[in-house]
Amino acid sequence: MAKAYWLFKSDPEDFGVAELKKCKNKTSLWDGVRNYQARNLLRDKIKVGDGVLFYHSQEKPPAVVALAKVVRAGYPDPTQFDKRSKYYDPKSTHEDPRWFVVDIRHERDLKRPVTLPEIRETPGLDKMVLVNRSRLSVQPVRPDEYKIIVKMGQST
DNA sequence: GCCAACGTTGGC
DNA sequence: GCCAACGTTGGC
Repeated sequence: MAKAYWLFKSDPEDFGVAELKKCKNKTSLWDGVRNYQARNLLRDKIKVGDGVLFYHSQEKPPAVVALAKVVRAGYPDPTQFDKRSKYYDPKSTHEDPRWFVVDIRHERDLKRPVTLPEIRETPGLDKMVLVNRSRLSVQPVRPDEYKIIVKMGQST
């Protein structure tokens, strides 16, 4: 199957690119997603080798800042079973886990951030989920959209 | 910090 | 199964 692309949103106050790079092998599980649409993507659609646009929300301006790669496909989110975690979900069971994660590895930072206002103005990117359904925290990206953003992030 | 958009919950 | 109330996200 052809490689697919995704956009993962993070709040850099909480867990941004800097934190991902500090992880062992620059790899971390992507935990805490508690939205069913995003869950379905993590569980069913996102595969090893897929490309990830790493996006910082809550920034001025919000922007795609780095590229990452999926290194492990969907498995149950351990935080849902951890009573001390803010992501603990008492209704979830090991037999029938409700929430899923994937592992991603940091590949490289873009030479410059590609900002949301820019993305809105760029022909070919106006159909992105990011522009139209901004609250979805894990979302599909078309290959042509991915290429355009990577290219924008190359130029100074 | 505000608030619009939108997802979730729960009473009926 | 509807929908009002409520909580959260995220751009500005």
